[in-house]
Amino acid sequence: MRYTKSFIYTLKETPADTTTLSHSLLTRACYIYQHAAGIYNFLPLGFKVLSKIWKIIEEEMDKIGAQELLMPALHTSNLWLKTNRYNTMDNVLFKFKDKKGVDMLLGPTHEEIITDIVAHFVKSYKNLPLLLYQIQVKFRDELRPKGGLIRGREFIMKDLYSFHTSLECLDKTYNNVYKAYSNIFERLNLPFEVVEAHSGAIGGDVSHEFMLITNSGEDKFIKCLSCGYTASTEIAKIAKPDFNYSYNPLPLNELEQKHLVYTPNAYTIQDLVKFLNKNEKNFVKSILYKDNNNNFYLVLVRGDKEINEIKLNKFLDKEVFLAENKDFEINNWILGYIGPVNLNNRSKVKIIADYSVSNLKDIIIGANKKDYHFINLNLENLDIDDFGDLSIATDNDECYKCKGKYKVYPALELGHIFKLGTKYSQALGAYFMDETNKLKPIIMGCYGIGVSRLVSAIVEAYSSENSITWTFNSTPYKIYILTINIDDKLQYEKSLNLYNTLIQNNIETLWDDRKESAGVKFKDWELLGIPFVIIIGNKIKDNLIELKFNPNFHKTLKPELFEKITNYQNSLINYDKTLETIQYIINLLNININFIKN
RNA sequence: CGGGGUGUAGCUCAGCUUGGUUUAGAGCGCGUGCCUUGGGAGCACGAGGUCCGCGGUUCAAAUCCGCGCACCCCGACCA
Repeated sequence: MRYTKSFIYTLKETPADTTTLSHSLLTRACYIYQHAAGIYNFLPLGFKVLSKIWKIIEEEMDKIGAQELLMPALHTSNLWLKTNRYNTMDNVLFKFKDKKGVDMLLGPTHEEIITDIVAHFVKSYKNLPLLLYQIQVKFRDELRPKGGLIRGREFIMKDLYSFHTSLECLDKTYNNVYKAYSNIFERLNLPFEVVEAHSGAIGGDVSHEFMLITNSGEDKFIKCLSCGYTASTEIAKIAKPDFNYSYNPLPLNELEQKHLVYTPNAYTIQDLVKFLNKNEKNFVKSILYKDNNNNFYLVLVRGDKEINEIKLNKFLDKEVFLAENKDFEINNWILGYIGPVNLNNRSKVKIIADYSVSNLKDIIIGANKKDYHFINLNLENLDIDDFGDLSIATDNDECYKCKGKYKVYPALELGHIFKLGTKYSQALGAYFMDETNKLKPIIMGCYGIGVSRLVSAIVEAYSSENSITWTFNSTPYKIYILTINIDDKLQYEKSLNLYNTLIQNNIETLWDDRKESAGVKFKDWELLGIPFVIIIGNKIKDNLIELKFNPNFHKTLKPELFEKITNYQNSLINYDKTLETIQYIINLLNININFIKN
């Protein structure tokens, strides 16, 4: 492509509404253009990158025997009512009525649709296992879209669904998909960690997330620095510490004389830390939950930690919610000062403590009296019914497998795989006949990749303030020809000739044939993120051209691979050997990608 | 859905506090000409506006007031 014919309009300044690196760079370099909050146009450059990722995913899906199809984005509510997700996913569904008044929605994911298809056609164990996938636009009315392509209301997802007669067969496919995903991210040179994850609204028991470590993401995971165990902080288990507990209440007069302190206007832990001049870790937070049957649970957690409600629900084996103000009023509990010592209506509350409380001394805790706290208490002075792993894992928590230390990483979710079981097949009637003529529900798995999000992920992984850095298999063009002075006849002719040669050899090339000053062209080359530039300037008189690498390109390659081509960085090359040199480099870097002609 | 912020040229922004010398501005970008060509050059001329929308106050509103809309950020939520 010639720059003068291309749809590329770069910006010098960071757009006002962008804060994440990828959002800013993709906008400045003319890859995307915002239509509305969380809705983007993929401009020609952006679509090229998207297509490359798309194609790699298709190739890896095909390798594990998955068949591609295309489902509708426009759904009627009937299947969604059968799984009840018409209600449970209500907060993200785009719902509306058609002209006849039928309830419709835009598909946020396709478990319902695919299960319906399979239920219709597949009747026998002989047709299983089966892997079907699509790459398609999804719609989710996110409460808060953010970060450009990172969280959109319309986005492109690859969704794969698998169907099995047995759990063993599901496990096998799950592992195959795991490997395929690893291949996809490796081919894109995207570094990733696979972490155990929570399955959320999709459902199922086992799931893993593929994570890119970056501050621009929305998730966090922990990694054990000793054994390497990784998990989303939503589910990461923490080791049970060694501790002894037996309740030994202090006499009321001793409590009031030695331990009760006046703490006016101190509503948060931060206020108290200041007021009492103590460490956050001396505090115990007491949070009141209740279930649907009005049973109350007071949950204790160390001041610097947060309660993990997913763990709490699992621990109690029921769903609980934060208690309301009226619950406090009715039972004479004091909001902000509730605690496990001298609690009114004690018999109505089960008190459970997170492990983080188990070895505390000098405890500061709500005194069940407005504006008062108890200080200098020991664990044995607290009235606790049970202990459990109830907090969100943080730095230095102990690994539940090996007691090593956890470290927390900020991350962006690239893909997520689930073992679904029979949730959808039962709800939608997807049954098969087995060898013994018994009707059984089909066992399912589902597997997603945020395809449009990957575009942002690659930018986040390697780019710097004024330069995108595409990886070799994601870049829209491999080579940028930069002609210093397009009015110079020799420079022009040599550039044109080289451009034609590269194109004829199926090497994707962008030729900057603009009548701009050299500085403008260098800046745009770096901003666009193309890995290599061939500079044709005055030295062409001596039949020499110059080859340069994108400033961060070395980061996208394993050191040993980069070592092989590093000699060419900033090097002068005989013009007549340009094609040969480029082909040599490309062959080293190329991982079975078919080049597309311009 | 709670909290905060922004809305003026294609982009980044000034002007608003204290209404009227602003027939609405700057830089960048865009067009034309000259000049220049190894890291965002220079000169000249030019095009480009619903000052987010509606309503109000006033002799007079980009500016003050009210309502609404859009977008961004933090939180909550989320495959």
